[in-house]
Amino acid sequence: MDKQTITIYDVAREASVSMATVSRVVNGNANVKPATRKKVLDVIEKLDYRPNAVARGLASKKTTTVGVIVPDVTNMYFASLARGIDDVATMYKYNIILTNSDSNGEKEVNVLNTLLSKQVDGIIFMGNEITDKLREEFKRTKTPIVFAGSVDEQNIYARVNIDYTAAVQEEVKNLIDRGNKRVAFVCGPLEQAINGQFRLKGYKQALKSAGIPYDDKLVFETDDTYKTGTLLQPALMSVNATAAMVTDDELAAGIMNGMSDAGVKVPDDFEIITSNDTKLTEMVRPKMSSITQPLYDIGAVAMRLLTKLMHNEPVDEKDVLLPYGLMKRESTK
Amino acid sequence: MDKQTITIYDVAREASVSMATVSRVVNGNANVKPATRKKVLDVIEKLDYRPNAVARGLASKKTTTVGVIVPDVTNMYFASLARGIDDVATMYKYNIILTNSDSNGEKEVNVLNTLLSKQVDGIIFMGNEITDKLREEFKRTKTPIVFAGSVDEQNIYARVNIDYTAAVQEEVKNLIDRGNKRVAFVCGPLEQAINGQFRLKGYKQALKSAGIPYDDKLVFETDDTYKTGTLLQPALMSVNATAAMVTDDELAAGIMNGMSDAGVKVPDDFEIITSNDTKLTEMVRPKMSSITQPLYDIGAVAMRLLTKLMHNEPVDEKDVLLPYGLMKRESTK
DNA sequence: CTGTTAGCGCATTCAC
DNA sequence: GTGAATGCGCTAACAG
Repeated sequence: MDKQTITIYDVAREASVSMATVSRVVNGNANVKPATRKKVLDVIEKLDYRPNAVARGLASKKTTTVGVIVPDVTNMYFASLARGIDDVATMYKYNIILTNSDSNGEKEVNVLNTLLSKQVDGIIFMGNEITDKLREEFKRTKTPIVFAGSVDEQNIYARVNIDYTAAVQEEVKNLIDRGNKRVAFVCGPLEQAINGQFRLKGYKQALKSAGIPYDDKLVFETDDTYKTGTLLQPALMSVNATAAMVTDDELAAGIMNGMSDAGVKVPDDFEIITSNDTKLTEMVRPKMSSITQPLYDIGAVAMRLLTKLMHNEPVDEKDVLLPYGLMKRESTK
Repeated sequence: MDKQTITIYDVAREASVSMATVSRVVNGNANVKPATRKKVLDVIEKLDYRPNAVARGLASKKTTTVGVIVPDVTNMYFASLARGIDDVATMYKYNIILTNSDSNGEKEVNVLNTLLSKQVDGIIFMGNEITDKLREEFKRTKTPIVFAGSVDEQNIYARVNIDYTAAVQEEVKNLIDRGNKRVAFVCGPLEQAINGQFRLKGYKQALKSAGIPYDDKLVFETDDTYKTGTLLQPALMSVNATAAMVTDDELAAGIMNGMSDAGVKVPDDFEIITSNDTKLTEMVRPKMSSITQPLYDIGAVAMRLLTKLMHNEPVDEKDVLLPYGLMKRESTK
């Protein structure tokens, strides 16, 4: 199947110049006399010539495409990051190969390898956990890698996040200050560093500052899904929790709806604060208070950082922390 | 930046065979003696050789990547389709280059051209409107194209959808049968064929069958956003509508929340039925009744169809209609 | 400012 | 069953 019929050679012949010259005008090289430039441009137009990026990639060792590994685009959180990434990529003339990993370590390794075989110029990785095997693969390549919305507890890779620990600490403190003695912490898998190390740490620090002993019965490790959230109300009640810090919006929405459906009033009887500030927080009733994160920007900044890495520009900070905030809505008092 | 150091030539030398033989084993060609195959495989393992897909693409004229043009991945509807596409693509050893177009005709044309310059083997297009300029561009390429969740009123391109007209007609009929004399039709831009030609047609047909005159005051053309939905309550009330057929879930959620916030009870005082059955429908209160579409499958089937086109296999039907249904929830009586 | 010459890494005839 | 040769379409020195 011939996708492309006319080549740089055709326009060279037609314009009575060498292919080098055609290459120059196509690549915007200044060293071309305006007259011949115009001549070439006219032929390109006339022949409807379109440079073959694959050949170009082989010759130049640059593909102007970056690989993006994401757990699931269907998750609004990641979709927002992906959008930020794509916009900035487009801005810098890159395209993205998007792959869903389902946070599956094996898939991540596979996908990384096919991305590398396709000679992507860089990689943006989103994933809550980095297996040793994956780290090994990362280490084997010189292709620049940036983590977006994903921590690297080993402090090796460039990444952009918010300060999850501080954010959680602050909001749990607020919950406590408002009189909640028993604040639950409902999170995704604790083996994921972002939960088990960063967020949980913030939770514990807030308790400690308030002089409240840590009770692991108040920690609910889940799979981050809406469905699971809807089923949590009885368990939450049974440990006498009066508020919950939740690490995912869909999960939080599930909890809240589960509470409401069981007749528990939010926020009067139970306060909920969530973490990702996706647009879902505005769509449920009551609207959910949330830690705010600049989702789109996390993706955008990560991609911008990657362009610097790809162009060998200096980067002043590998661990970029973007500002977070709190959006008070109706699920907290 | 050398992403790849060792080539097919290195393994050929190291294994004391020709590069042709290495190429054969890499590509699973049967004409290789098991012994030499093993020898080569061992060297590949030892050298950690990874075929360069770009070079392969240039030589074979196949990139095993397809371009996907989507209005916005941040929209759950499209994210679901994209997920289906990626999964099937992966299944058939393809990768996807994902690009957001914002339904902007100019961007679509640009993106299409860069996709083609990158020699993608096929394209999946999602977009509610196809400008003439875009059709022109489509026409100029031999690269297979499939529309996913996007109609082609000119009946030229392969596509997979549900029968939007029939679905809307059916649900509007139900609304009328339940006693609603004035059913509003709230949709996205009417210049988009899917709204202006398919869905609106179903709405009109339902009215006609019921002997109710068409009143264009009941048709609300919007931009499909949640925000817009929240502002629609006064207008809807002013035309004495008692129910609405809505073409987008976020839009519908906005309308519903707008109603609730204004003290209008859904579904008692106002019935709402939406169209995309994204998970949002379950998360809002009351849960929204919706036309159901197999979102993931639309993407999956579209990608499957594209593989057939790319492999020159026969396709029996260019206009694939997947089954739709109705999920009765709480926003209708 | 422009042309010539080499490859980039691999698939693919065509011989052997 | 295996190797040698050629070219995919383009960029990148290197001359001139």
